[in-house]
Amino acid sequence: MLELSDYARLLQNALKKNEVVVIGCTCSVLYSGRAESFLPFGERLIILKADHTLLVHQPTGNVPVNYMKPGSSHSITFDEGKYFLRSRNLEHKEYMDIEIQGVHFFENKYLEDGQKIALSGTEKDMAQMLFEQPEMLEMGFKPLSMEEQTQFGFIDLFGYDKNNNLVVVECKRYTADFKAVEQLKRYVEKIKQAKGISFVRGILAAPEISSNAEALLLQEGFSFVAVKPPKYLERFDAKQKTLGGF
Amino acid sequence: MLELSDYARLLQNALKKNEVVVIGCTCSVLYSGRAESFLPFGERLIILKADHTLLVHQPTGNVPVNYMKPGSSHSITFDEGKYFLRSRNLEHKEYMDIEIQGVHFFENKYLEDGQKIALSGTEKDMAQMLFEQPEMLEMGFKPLSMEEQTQFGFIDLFGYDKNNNLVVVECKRYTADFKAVEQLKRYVEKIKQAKGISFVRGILAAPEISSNAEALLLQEGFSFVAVKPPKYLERFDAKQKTLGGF
DNA sequence: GGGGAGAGATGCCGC
DNA sequence: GCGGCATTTCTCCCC
Repeated sequence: MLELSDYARLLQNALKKNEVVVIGCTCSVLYSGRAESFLPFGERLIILKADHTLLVHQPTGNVPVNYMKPGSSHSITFDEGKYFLRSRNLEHKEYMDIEIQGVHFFENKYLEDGQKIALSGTEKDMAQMLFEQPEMLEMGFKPLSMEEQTQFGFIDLFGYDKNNNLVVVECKRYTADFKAVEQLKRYVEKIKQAKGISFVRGILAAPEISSNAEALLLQEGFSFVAVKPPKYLERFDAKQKTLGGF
Repeated sequence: MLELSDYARLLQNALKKNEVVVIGCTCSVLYSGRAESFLPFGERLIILKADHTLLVHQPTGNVPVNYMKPGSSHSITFDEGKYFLRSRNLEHKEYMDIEIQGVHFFENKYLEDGQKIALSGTEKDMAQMLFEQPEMLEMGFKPLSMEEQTQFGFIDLFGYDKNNNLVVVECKRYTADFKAVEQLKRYVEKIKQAKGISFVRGILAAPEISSNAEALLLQEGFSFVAVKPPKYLERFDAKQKTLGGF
């Protein structure tokens, strides 16, 4: 069984080599920065990453209970009979003191990973789908631009309807709420003002819409179109059975 | 050196006992659920928690590159010469297939932690501070309610000014943007309508305000008050030097 | 670096 | 369960 002082040395060497370190230990965590927090002693997972990110995870839950951003400086100190893992981020004025009482396990290794995740089914994918298949929105819709930083702001989809009215489309990948309607309204108002037109249509494209949002939508004279974000793998799976078997 | 089949057995036992498992390994990750993603092979950290949360962390970055929510079901399968850690969440219709090529380290332990984090410096703390010290907002302000689900909506702080005008206060712990102004406007409009009053004041309390937000604020006839979220530990430290030394 | 907006957002509270 | 909203939100993109 290693002593705390041995782990302190292991940790310092690992940090120098930009290794990823995982520590299962009993600790308390004091944080001060954008906010402040204290977490009394308990058994947790501490993760130190190659970019000097620090994460503290409790045995349950999705989200780290405490963390320090990339680029922080970590150090081990022994002070009045207690071991501390101290982390600081001067840029963000954030500080953390972790008091470590006992180490249950300790792993360190340099991890090599240059890969980036490929994600589909985002709001952008929705806009792209409607740009390429405008009949999904409504018959006769003629798209002009997509996901563009126009002079009127960042508009998901922009075009003309079959009667040559300007149309602003706001896409949401989840149930649209009244904030989505406010966003749509903001864009429509901007375009009316900038182009000097009195009538611009607004369409909210989302899988669903909340009742409050729908009330506000109708009040503003906008309309809702039910559209789901595209899922390419799901279609692929229907043929290939890659993620099947559940 | 253990074989992949040994780790598969270790993992299955650990999962049964609701232990926390940390695996350093080379893997690829396929996800399908609310969206879809694929992450090619690389060296990563896989964390399995007691509540059946699954996290995949790359060697850099704050955020897990992939994850499964608490309550997922994990299983190890051997298929056509390949090892898979499969996770499914029927409730959320989410699926993940992790193909594991090599294990660099493996730890499992039951972690005991019933503690909850104590956090201060939130928006709620700001509202509480202004409720208790109304002169920080403006002289003569008389608070009525705080962080309450009123019949007009959820309003941070609500009261009368020295001239007995109704005042709605929206607190932001960060630089206030135009969305904060829109939120304030929404509350003021609601109260005007519900009470049948033509004049209700709106105050935005935040450390700073963006120029766009300030323009909209003045246009609406509202006002800004510079207030920082309270930091109790910082004051404590000034005397006690707990988090000092940086 | 600030502003604006999405996120597989998450998490909390209230109805 | 949905709705509304804060978050030590984080992240990306564009100006």
